[in-house]
This record gives sequence, C-alpha cells and structure tokens, in this order.
Amino acid sequence: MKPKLTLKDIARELDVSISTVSKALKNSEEISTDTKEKIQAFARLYNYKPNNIAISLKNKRTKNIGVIIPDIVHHFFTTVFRGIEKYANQRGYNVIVCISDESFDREVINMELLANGSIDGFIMALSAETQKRQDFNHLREVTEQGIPLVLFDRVTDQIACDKVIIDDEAAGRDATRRLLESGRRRVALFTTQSYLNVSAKREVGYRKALEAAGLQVDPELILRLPYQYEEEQASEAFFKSRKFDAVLCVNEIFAIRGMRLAIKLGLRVPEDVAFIGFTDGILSRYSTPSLTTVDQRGEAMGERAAEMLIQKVEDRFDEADPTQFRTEVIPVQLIERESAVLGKPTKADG
Amino acid sequence: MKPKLTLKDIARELDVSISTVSKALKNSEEISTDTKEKIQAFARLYNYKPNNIAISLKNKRTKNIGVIIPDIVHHFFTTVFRGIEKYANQRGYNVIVCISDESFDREVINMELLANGSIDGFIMALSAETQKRQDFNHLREVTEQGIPLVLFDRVTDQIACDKVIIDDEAAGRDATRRLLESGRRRVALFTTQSYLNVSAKREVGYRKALEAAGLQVDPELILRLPYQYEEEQASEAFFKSRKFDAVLCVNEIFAIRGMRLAIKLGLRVPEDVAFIGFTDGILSRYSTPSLTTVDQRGEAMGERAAEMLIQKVEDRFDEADPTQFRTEVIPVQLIERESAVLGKPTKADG
DNA sequence: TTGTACGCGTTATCAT
DNA sequence: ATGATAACGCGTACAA
Repeated sequence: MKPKLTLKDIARELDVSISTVSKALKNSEEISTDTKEKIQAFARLYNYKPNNIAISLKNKRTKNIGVIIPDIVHHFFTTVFRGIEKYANQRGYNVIVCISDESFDREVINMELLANGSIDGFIMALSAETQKRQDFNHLREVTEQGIPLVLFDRVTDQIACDKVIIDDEAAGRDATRRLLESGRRRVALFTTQSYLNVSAKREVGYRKALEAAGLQVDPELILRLPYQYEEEQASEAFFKSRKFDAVLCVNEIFAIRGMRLAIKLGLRVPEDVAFIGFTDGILSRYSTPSLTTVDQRGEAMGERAAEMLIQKVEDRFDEADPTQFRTEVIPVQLIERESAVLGKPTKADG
Repeated sequence: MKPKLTLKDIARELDVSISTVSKALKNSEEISTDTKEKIQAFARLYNYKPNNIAISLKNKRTKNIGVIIPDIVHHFFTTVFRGIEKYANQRGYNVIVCISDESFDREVINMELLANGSIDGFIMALSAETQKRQDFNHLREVTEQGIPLVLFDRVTDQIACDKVIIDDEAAGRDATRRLLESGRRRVALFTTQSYLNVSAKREVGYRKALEAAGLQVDPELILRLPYQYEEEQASEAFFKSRKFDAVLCVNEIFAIRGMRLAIKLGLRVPEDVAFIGFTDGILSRYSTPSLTTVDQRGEAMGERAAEMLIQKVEDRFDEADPTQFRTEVIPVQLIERESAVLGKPTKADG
C-alpha cells in the first residue's frame, strides 16, 4: 500500500525545494530544462497527481457543484440529473447529489452542509414541504454569501437567482386544447393534492383551455391524488361515478395508473377515454397503449441549468460583474403516441 | 454579500488568538467559561460554520464517497444509488456521482480525478466496456493506494475488494425452473449481446434449469439483443420463426418490449407466452400486463454497499487492521404478477 | 487560561 | 535558476 505522493516527497527524493518541484511540474520558465526534465520524469514515473483538496483550499473553489433534488426515482429528476452531470463533467466539474426526499429539513441540512466550502454552487428543485411552508431562508443565506444558485422546475419568486423552467401553464393549456380539438368534450384532470407549483400551473392552463373553448370547468372532473398514492380506490370510485372522454394527468404515473384502471373497467383507450400525461419517461414509451405526453425536456433543463450555474461560478471567480438573473423557459413538446390521437394543432400558443 | 466567517475573523473581532477561538468552539475545558460564552455567542450570532475543505485537508478525510455507475436512467442503478445516498447521508457522508456511460475512458478519468483526495472511498459497478476489455488497472491503482472500494452488481474476480452482488445464476435458474414447473416446455431467453457478467450468469442458470429438467437447450431459442436496442425487427423475426411458450428476459426493458410485440402479433400474455424479467422497476409494476420479475433489490444492495464501504473507511481512519474482503450476496425475490402465473415453488435452491 | 508554532498540500511572491 | 516564506482555514501539542 503506497500512500499518495506529494510535492514534499518529490522534493525530498530529488533533493530540491518544494517550490522548485511545484514550478517544474507547471513547466515554469524559471526552472532550468535539466531540473524540469528530471522532476517531470520522476513525477510521471511515480504517477504524481496533485491533491484536489489542497488546491481547493488554496483556490477557494472546489470544482464541485451541489445538486439537491426531491427524489431520484421519479424519472424526470433522473433525466435532469443526467443533463447536469453530463454538462458539468464536460466542463471539469463533479456533482455532489443530495436527495431531500421532499423533506424541508433534509433540504436545509444538506444545503448548509455543502455550503460550507464543499461546492461552488447549487442546482436544485424545491422539495414539496419547502413549497408548502414557503420558507426559503436557507436559500437566502446561500445566495447572500454569494454562492451561485440555479433553481429548476420547482422554483419560487421569493428568491432572486437564475431559474430554468418549462411553461407549465402553457403546456397544460395546449395539451387540453389539443384534446378538445380532437373532439373530446369532457376532459378530466388528475392532479396532486398538494402544493406543487407545477401542478397548480398546469391546472390553470387546463382551466384556461376549457374556458377558451367556451366550456365550464366542472370541479367534479378534477381528481386530486396523494403524491405517491398506491391504492386505487379513490380513482376507481371517480371512474365509476363520472362520465368523461379524456384525462389530462400532471405526471406519468397518474396517467399510467389511470389507463390501467380504465382498461380494467372495460373502457377502451383512446377510443372511450384519451389520456395525456406529463414527463416523457420510460413508462410513457413502453406502456400499452403508449402514452401521449408532454415531454418536459429534463435532460435539456439539466444541461441548461448546469451551463447557467457554471457561468455564474466562473464569473464570480474572475470577478466579473454579477450579471442579472435570468429565467430560462425550456420549450416543451407534445409527443403523440397511442393513448390520445390528436389532429394537427390549429394554432401555436406562446 | 457577506463572505464566510473564519476562525481568524472571530479572533480578530474578539481580540483573542485563533486557537482560543477554536478551542472555545469545541467547548474545551482549557478555556474559561467567560471567554467560551463570549466566543460561542459571537459565533452563533454570525452563524459561524467551519470550512469543510480545511477540515478535510487537515484530517485527510473528506466524508465524501465516490459513486461511479454506468448509467442512471436504468432504474436498477437509480435504486442502488438511492440506497447508497440514503445510508451515506445518515452517516454524515456526501455522495459524488459520476456516470461512466458504459465507457471505459470515462470510468478511468472520473475515478482518477476523484481518487486525488476528493473522496474517502468508491462504490461502483463496472462499465460494459471495462468488462469487455478486462482492464482493471484503474481499480488496482486505487486499491493499492489503500482507498477502500466496493464493487456491486457488475464485479470482477480480478480485484480484491468488498463486493455486493445477487446470485444471478441462481436467480436465472430459479426463474426458469418456476416457468417449467408451471407447465411451460419451450422457454426462450432474451439476453444481451455483450459481455455483461450478470447476463452471462443468468444464462448459465437458465441452461442449468433446463438440463435439470431433462430438457435440451435449444440455441435457436436464445435471442441476443444490443444493449440499448430500439428497432424491433430482430425480435419480430424471432417471434415469427420460433415456437415457445415462455421467455426469460435478463432485464425489464427486454421483457416489456417483448410482451408488447407478442401482443401485437396476436399472442396472449401469459396464456400463450409467459414472461419473466429482471429488475423490479416502475416498468414492471405499471406495465399491462404487469411483469413477473426478479427483484434485484437495488436499494438493499446500495445500502449494504455503503455500509461496507463506510466501515472500511472508518477502520482505516482508526488504523484498525484491514479486515478481509467480503462478498455479500443479497437474496433476490421473484415477484409474481400477471405476465407469468407460477405455482408454489417445489423446492428452495441455494 | 491563553497563545505560539506547526502541519495538512499547494501555489504565489519575494529573496538569493 | 533555485529556495524560503507566507497564505488558504483548521486543529493541536506545547509553551507561557
């Protein structure tokens, strides 16, 4: 077991000073060709690699970025994470992930831990609990320290920082409109019970689309489910007591479970009921029937978030002026598959 | 924008020495109650938090663990990651993830980068390319430096380190046996083309089960697909030219796609063809019909791997003797759903 | 009870 | 061309 070689080790072996070694390894002009070659050869031979931690301490930058997400099993976050990791890695940054598990406390603890020097900046999506309590002090503390922060998907107006989102309202509206245009008349909504920004916005879009088509919003057609629901009673009762010919679901799992239940109850998809979901995950692609869905462009969001963050990090390092904060809207895309057959869109929305 | 407070700052403000501050904040007996209270109050007021990097440098331990996985979109790795993160976090460790994307080079680069002080130990599953080339020098280098390493799922005999695996051969054998016991006679195998250890072992199990039942292995019934295949021609041809009443698939996606195709070709699942897959992901649970599958216990594997790693890390830190390496076999579980109806198992295998 | 000095590994500045 | 010194932030053995 050979411990890591340090500059000091090399200096001792070669009987020169530490700073000579340091300079030689950076090919400094100050050092004679002879000694440089000798030192470099030795370093190569024994596979010298500088210690990241020491460099971090010296430079006050870690080349790590902290990612805090509510959940990794949800496919959407996985793809965002993939986008972040891909871009960051390409730029020489590593990614430290913490999963808040939708818990406010875990979000705060992890954030404070990482903020103490472990990372150069944060990328995060707020936990459900955080959105519920509307308590953003931990974010504020971090930004006040000058640590760059990029929020994605689950964001808040309360914090001034870069943001990457999709236009959830427009996406909800367009999906609903497309259902109406394809001849559906009673469109139900399966959404979450809770305080998720994104769900709320999609619901607004849903309502607007109905109103724009001159239809009443029937509260009876809105089903609010627990975020991670497992039993099917609520939805089964819903199916049996209401008539509708289409469903907009705020996520993929609600859609898949809905379809499954519909089929079990003897309905045909999409003939009797059409389904549109959110999140283009593996479930959407591989389900039977496959799911027509709003692609949230997770990987693109992740890449863009990482790009924005790294730019801020390097600006700060180069003492560039703190350019203003931007909110980037990633265009979504409706992917048509089997669960809802749509015509061509009649008009483009913004 | 207020930069982080350091011990030095506090010392200056309170006109004491740095070490007094340091000791006071650790409640050392050496310091008078007066000064301790004064210093602690000040630190609390201005929210002093020690700098992780400085502590890492001093202690030669980072409280970070490096995780290198081939892919995060594959649900199995996601769940393992979740298990790792959960346990590590609980023990006060953070997780740095790198995705090798099945590439040997990316695996090597990331590993070397992290090995230079950024982490206290590694948890990883080998990339497909690494398994193909059978080149493990990067792993050897790391273990020779005394950095603890735990391999999971995709492991190799070539490296002496802790390992966490499932018994893939037994799992393949048992699944096949159960199909045979339920009356199936011609069991096909959908496996990967390549050099994945796990696929190979599952195939061995498949063969043994057939032989144990006195059946010939028919090479015609083995379909080898590219790892991330997207077209369905190969499998469609396979379906049309062969007769079989059951399929064992080495992963979830192969199974889902296979079922989909079978249904498209007019077969009933499970009546005409039964399917068993590997990996109990969301696809298995939510597909129609839902998939009977071998649960690889990803989260359990992750937790166990993290536990083994952290133990080695702390042993090393406490200069405990390097206890021998262990290979832990996580018991798998056959989850029966709709795609294959099995009877009770007749005998337990080891 | 408090402070000084040193070390962790590196780099940058200033002497020699 | 080379080396000594200080600094990054912290902890600790030792000195006062």
